[in-house]
Amino acid sequence: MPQMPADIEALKRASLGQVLFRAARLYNEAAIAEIQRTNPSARLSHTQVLPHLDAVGVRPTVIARRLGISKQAVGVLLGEMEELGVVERLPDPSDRRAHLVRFSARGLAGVREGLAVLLGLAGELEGELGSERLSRLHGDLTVLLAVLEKRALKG
Amino acid sequence: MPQMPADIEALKRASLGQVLFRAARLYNEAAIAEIQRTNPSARLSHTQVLPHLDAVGVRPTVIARRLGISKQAVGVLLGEMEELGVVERLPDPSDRRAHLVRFSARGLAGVREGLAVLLGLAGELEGELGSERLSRLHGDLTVLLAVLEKRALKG
DNA sequence: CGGCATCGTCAACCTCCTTGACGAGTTCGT
DNA sequence: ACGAACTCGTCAAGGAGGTTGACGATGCCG
Repeated sequence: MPQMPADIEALKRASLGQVLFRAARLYNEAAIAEIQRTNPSARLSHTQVLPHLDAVGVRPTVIARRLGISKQAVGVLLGEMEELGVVERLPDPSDRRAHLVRFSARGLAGVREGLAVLLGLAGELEGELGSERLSRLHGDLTVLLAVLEKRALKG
Repeated sequence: MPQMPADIEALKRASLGQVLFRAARLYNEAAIAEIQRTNPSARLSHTQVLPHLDAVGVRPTVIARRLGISKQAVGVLLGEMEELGVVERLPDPSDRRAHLVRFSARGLAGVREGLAVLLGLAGELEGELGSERLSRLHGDLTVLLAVLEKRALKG
């Protein structure tokens, strides 16, 4: 690469965002490929709501807040998952505006399969990266996430 | 969270993908907010092609391959950047099917501003995370990326 | 020269998320 | 107790960033 100004080279060092973005995309593509092998109609974005569900019932708005996305987006996801028979929506007895979302019996069983798949992928990566680096990466990312979240609230 | 099966709890540990995805989204939102402060019509995805440009000329197909996205997607990005006056497209003298893409004079100047902005964000994060952790994170992500790329080719 | 690969583009589509507006229901202030 | 203000979930529209498939125009190679 001749005759490039030196400061353009610095772009390549400013590329945390790029690495982050690309890694996220590839990871998710790998995950969805695995998941759809056992559950062809599932979509990747569904998996992100699973950790926030339980058998008692949660409000969609709470899920949205915890995920950091809009409640409309959550509504769409829950609608699809309901259609797939993974979750049920019940009226919230304590607030007639609200719903409670919880696993259906069938959903709970399906989640176990999906979980095994995701753990398989994680295990595969652990084999390649080493468990130490993988958990360090997880930890560092979590810290980065916290900083970015704090920043988003102020800025 | 009462009456939750223990294996659902494991979902929360299988969440590298989630942390990754969310961190990428927040980082990029932060970046685009900064960038649009000095250049309102730029889009975040443009920045990912910048490191692959030079003043001599590169072929769109090469950029696509290096970015890991389709050449159609690159074509759209380059079209927008051309309209913004950042890059120029010239016929490739050595192959009449192909084009060469390079910085315009104005583009090179604009890139310097954008670069400063991105470096500012990186510096801000460095202040919060510490340079050691940040560069470690960068390195670990790069390794993860390499593994995922290798995996995608076989898979 | 004929067959095949490659370059870049058009068109259609997908995923995932956004903002804005809204009716229905709850809570707070006075 | 009653209106103002907020909150719950939904509808509609749209934006960003990709994808696949098909295509004409070249280039390369036997």
